[in-house]
Amino acid sequence: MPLPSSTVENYLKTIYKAQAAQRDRGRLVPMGHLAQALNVVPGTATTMVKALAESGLVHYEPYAGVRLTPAGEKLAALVLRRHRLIELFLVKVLGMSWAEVHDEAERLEHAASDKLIDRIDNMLGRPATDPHGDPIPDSSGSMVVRDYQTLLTCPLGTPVVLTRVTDQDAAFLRFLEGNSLKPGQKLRIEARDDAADQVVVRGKRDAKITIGMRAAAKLQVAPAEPAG
Amino acid sequence: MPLPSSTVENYLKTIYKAQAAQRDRGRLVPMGHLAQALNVVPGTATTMVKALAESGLVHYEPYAGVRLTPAGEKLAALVLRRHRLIELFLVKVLGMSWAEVHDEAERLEHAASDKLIDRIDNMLGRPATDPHGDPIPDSSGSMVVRDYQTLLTCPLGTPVVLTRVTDQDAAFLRFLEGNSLKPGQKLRIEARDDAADQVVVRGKRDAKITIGMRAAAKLQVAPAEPAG
DNA sequence: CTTGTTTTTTTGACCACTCAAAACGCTGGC
DNA sequence: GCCAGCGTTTTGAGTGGTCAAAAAAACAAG
Repeated sequence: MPLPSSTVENYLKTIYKAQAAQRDRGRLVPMGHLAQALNVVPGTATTMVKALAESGLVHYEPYAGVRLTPAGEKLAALVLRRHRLIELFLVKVLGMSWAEVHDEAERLEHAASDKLIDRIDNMLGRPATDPHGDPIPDSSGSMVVRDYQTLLTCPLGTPVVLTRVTDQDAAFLRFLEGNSLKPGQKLRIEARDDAADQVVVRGKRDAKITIGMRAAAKLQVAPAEPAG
Repeated sequence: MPLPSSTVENYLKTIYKAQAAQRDRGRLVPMGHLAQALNVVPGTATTMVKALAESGLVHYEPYAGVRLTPAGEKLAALVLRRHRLIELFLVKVLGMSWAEVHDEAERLEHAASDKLIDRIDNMLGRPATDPHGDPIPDSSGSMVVRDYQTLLTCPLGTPVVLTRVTDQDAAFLRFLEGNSLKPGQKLRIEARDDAADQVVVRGKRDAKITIGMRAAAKLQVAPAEPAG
């Protein structure tokens, strides 16, 4: 049981996220999808996945796709844990912008020891979510998954709070930051217009913000708790 | 100009340290020495060094040895900079023991971006030395090298201050820590005995500490400044 | 069904890094 | 001045990860 290379960690992480992204957990992730997400050619993904299956980290069905085994799932969750704790640490302790921490964490997650990660976790007070609102698995690899509404599905008019942003693209995050759209921000949906492909929300100090539906789908919200 | 792999960085760093360790800077480092320090077989070092010479990072003389070019030296210094800033950061900010930060930094130094390193540098107040007293190169790769005495060469009786520990072995560092022998600590050499292979020093609260000469050579000191 | 398109797998090759072991070059002792 | 011994280089091979392109399987439509 040699420790997994960062390549292996990246495959597991990517499969994990792909599985989570499709509503039906437990469904197989197609090879093409995986290859594209990892920026490799499909044949490479096939080869690698067969090796992962060999070591019992994934379940692989030729021509159908791949799914994590419990062992693979745990490993993937721990990679995600490292990634998200590092992101939060970079923002909270080193004052980096949430738009730039993703790439940094992407590299550090493979180099940080469990000991370091635990110290970071402790220093941050065992946080539940990272700067983008993504849940942070605990050291045993389990995490609470919550189902949120998005700006596309939540009711109009009622106050909600932004809880999670499901896209790490730096430019997108900078746009959000420029409009004070960060997790924790209270919002109210003013209008949705399918034809115009836009959602109008009232954000900080009642500022009016208009965003496209594609972007709106990436913003998850929860019903706002009454202040107190 | 692709960025150097961590293997390349490790070769450069090791050559750099080997060159610094031999009094005659500019002398060639023998292949055997390099191979041993890197924990590879000599043939591997030869192959790799030839590739480094190819890219202009080292000067290589067959059967004689290897030396860094200015370009290689700068790169090596920047690796060292990352390593040492990370070490100091782990100690100062995350409260890790100086005995355990070396291995952690050994991995993180290849993953941290310049931006991150600069933030760390800034947060620590542009420090001159790391927790072991090793000088930290600035972002242009230059650093002030100071020649210190060691516990073997410094005068008896006069007060000195421990400035640098030239061995990163965790067990050794734990021993030093247990005896309050950390950079900054005031000391006085009480006796040296070649036959018995021991040096007796008075440390914190005049505690008597006896160490072997091999170990004593790894402790560098400067004349103690008058308090104030 | 059969055909054409898409997706996946296979094959052969390559790069970076490594080792084991054989071949080589240098140097010190006589 | 020669040779033994040591350090160094070469050679051949292996591993992990990758691509390009050919072959195969699955799928959609008529």
